[in-house]
Amino acid sequence: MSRSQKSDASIIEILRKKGYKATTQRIAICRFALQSRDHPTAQRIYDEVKKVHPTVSLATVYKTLQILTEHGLVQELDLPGSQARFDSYVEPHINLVCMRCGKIQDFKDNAAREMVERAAAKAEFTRTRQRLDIYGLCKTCRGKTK
Amino acid sequence: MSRSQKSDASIIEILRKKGYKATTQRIAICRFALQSRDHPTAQRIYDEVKKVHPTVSLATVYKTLQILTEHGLVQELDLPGSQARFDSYVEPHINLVCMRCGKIQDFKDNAAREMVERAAAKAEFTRTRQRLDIYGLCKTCRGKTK
DNA sequence: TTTGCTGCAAAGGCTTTGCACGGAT
DNA sequence: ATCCGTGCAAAGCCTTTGCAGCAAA
Repeated sequence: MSRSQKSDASIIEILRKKGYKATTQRIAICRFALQSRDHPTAQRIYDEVKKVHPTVSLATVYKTLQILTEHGLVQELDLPGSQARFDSYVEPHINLVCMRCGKIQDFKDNAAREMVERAAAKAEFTRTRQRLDIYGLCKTCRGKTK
Repeated sequence: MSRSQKSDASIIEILRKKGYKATTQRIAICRFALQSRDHPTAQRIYDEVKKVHPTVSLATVYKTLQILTEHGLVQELDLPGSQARFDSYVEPHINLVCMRCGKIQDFKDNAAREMVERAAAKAEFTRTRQRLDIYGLCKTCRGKTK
């Protein structure tokens, strides 16, 4: 199971194990961030979480995302000139980033993992994580006129 | 020749061909940005260019880098929580990013290009550029104690 | 001469931080 | 009861923008 589909119980367990308190805000933020498949921004996570937890603040969202990122549960994607986006799919994979519609599509590829591991080994580099992005036009957008 | 080692004359030609005026500031900025091998930040390019052209401004550096990026002559690397870094090596390759010393090492790999092209083809994605980063510890840093 | 560029300073946007109150353990 | 986390607002940082003077074509 590479894409997390975690229950509240397992989210609570993860937080406690890392030494964090399992507050209702954190649980809500983690639930959305870990289950989302469309690489949301912090702002969008904030908007979603606010629907069920109206008093949550954007600062708390950022702080929680930082915890998740530090522990490798989500991956932060910084694209030039726009907000960071968060990906709960942390296995080696390729992000297909559409420059027109902004959609990010995950592309699972065994060759990617092999290539990454071989490159790290050859360069005597200790890998902790990676990020493989291809920028261009997605299938839908490339059919449309410019 | 993948790593640009361009003369002033060829830089001037590139700028003019794209419809830009070849000002002395732009030439100086391009010269440094295109020849640099260590993925400098805009600030560092500014510092270097200022040595030979003391009145240059950071804004001009950013504007010129934007031109170079838009035309695919350099690649912008945004790392979370730090300034963007610019890479004049734009062929498909892997960036080995050391989390301790900050060094970014280019790793040339034919498999990388193939993987990227195959993934784009499979997903019916029109590729314009890509970015392949591995994060971890470089050869030098991984020997040191934490 | 015309057009576009520079440099300055100010604005902008995203993210982080400080602090006092409140909730989790 | 203790300690950490929250929420608010303010600060921070990198980058972009507006504009008047100036250089390139």
